[in-house]
Amino acid sequence: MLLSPSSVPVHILASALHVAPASDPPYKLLESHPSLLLLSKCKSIHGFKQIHSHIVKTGLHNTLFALSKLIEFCATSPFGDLPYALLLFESIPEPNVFIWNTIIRGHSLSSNPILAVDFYVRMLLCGTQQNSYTFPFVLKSCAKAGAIHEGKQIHAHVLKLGLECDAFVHTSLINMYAQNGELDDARLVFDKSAFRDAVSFTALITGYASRGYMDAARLLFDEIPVRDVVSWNAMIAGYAQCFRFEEALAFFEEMRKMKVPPNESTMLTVLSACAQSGSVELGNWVHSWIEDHYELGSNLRLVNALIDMSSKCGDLETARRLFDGIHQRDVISWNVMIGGYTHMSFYKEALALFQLMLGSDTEPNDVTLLGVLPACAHLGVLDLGKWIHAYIDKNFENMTNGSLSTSIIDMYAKCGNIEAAEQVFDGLNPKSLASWNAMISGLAMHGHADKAIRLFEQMVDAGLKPDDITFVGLLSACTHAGRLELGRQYFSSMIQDFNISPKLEHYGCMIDLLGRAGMFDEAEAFIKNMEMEPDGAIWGSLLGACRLHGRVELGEYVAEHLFELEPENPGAYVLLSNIYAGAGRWDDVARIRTRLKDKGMKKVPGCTSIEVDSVVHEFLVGGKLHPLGKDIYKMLDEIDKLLEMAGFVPDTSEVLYDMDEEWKEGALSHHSEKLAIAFGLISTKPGATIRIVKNLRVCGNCHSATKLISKIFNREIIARDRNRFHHFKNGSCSCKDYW
DNA sequence: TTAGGGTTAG
Repeated sequence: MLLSPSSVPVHILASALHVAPASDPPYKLLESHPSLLLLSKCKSIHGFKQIHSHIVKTGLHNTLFALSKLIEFCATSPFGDLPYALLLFESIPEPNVFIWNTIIRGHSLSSNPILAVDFYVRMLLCGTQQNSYTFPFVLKSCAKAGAIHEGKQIHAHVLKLGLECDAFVHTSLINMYAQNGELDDARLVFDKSAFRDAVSFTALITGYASRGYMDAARLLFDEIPVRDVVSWNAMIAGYAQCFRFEEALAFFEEMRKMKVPPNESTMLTVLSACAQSGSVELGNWVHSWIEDHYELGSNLRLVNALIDMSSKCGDLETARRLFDGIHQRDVISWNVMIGGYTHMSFYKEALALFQLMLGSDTEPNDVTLLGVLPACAHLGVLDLGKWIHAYIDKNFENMTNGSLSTSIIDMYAKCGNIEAAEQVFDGLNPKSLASWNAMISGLAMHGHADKAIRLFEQMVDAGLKPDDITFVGLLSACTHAGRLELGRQYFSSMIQDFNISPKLEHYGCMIDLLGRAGMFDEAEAFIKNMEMEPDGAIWGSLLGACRLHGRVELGEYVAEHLFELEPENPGAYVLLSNIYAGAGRWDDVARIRTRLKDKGMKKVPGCTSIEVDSVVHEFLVGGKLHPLGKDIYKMLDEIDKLLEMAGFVPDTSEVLYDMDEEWKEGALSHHSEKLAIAFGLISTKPGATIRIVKNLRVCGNCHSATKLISKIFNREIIARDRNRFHHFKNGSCSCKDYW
């Protein structure tokens, strides 16, 4: 074969021409150069700089090979620095294909992968021929950037060069299409090729799985000639992604039966599936398996996944023990622990841990706040919520995380500041479906039915498609405002116009509406026509309606359903005994009381919290533990006196047990919300709004009293009970006494 | 002559 001039190594030519070599000394000398060996083990930018300066001192940087290695480190190492790689790159007059590939690869790993395509084009314009390495890098960039149009053009280049048979290029093409939902194109590439290994199968499987086509994925999986652990992992992850956790975990079992050794990814995927599905037993088994097979102290990812799994499966102690045992926590360690507390409704613990995090050297990120904001919302701690909102505005300026804004809206609404929620919502552009839903539900719980309905109409006008959650908000707006007709209208519109089948929550709203309107026959018909079994909430709202309308017999019937459905819930017993008490049937009250006692259940004690100067104070019914107890009770006496002077007569019919009138009144005056209000009155400035959060529904007596208190003391009192908000102002309540 | 494809904790 004749040698063409271009195939003769440049340094040989150079020596033949007796000029200084324009290119590198022999590869073997360079490859084993101590500085470059050091570079391959380098784990920090500091170490890189030392090696770099040594390379410059020895003159090695004049070789293209050493420059390639320096660029490679900067562009692709996790300890690298892409801008610096580009600086080095631009200093090279004629980069070779390896260097071009490395720069493209660097961008494919960066947060702005589309730039890789720019360099790919530049490379072609410079006359550098792509090779089989170029395509996996640039196609990965297209896949990540969603640049299907560019990807298709590059696909044409692949065909032109005849590289579609290269296993790496082949899989990269499939992956590029599959990751962007172009399943037909992915399939076409896959089917056309004779070279199908487990990797290309898995790329396609992942594409199908990500769009929910698990059955297609399964067919492909069964066809893989030699399955490897990643194929199994992809199937497990696919089922988990489609919320088909049982099948995901069954696949894991199958994999074990087939004696396929799981790897770390398998464990991470399975732990995540256990966490999401709350599979305690399997989770524990995986935990001990991991303890046996891994050195946990050196694998933060696994520990974090274990914390997540343990906490979501309800074992917060194990989760916390693991968390406390970590030497160097990363942001995910904090996030899973905080999120775990929130997930299990341990809101105070979530906030306490968040405070600890703020004092640590780990900065919270958006996921942290997504764990913390719901905790603020549930506890109704407005001051902390506001602080977090300001923190987000300050630190996440360029981040338009839709779910964060939705969480902020939800937090403000649940903390009683509906105006702030509206302000955040109005400032959102674009507005996600979730944010519309949060705003509609927020307005609903504050009793602003008209506003909620207007918003719903705006949303439909804007071309958004409401979902089932939108209608829960809308129907609950009707519920809280007693708008029966409107509720009926939206209920049927949901089914007919929007093709959404009603869920338990929608039925719950309707039955609540009908029950409170006293339309028991229609409510019962509604229950009979449901496609699913009614749950405790539905029977519960009907029972509440029975109490409201004094329907003793129906109440007894409904309560039996509840006793059966939720034997551990004392609420039904309390409601039924209230119905008896309302009818003066004290023997029956006593009977229910005994039944409750025999079952070892206690009425959930009323508890009200109030945040003053960012400190949360909690009051239990009749509680006397607060350090300012004396002052609070002094204030209570004054409140009672003023109420009496204003002509207030306590309604004692709602007290659970048959006691003499004076005792009853005493118990009423010590209801937790009254204690909290008294504390609010003595510990905040005159005229300041008082915000309280109660764990149960406010009783009729406290409701009437609070209305008067708002007038006597000239205070706006915003109260959240178990069900909704009451804005007390100048002697009346926003709920118009309908709740 | 250096490198490359699929899964993977919040």
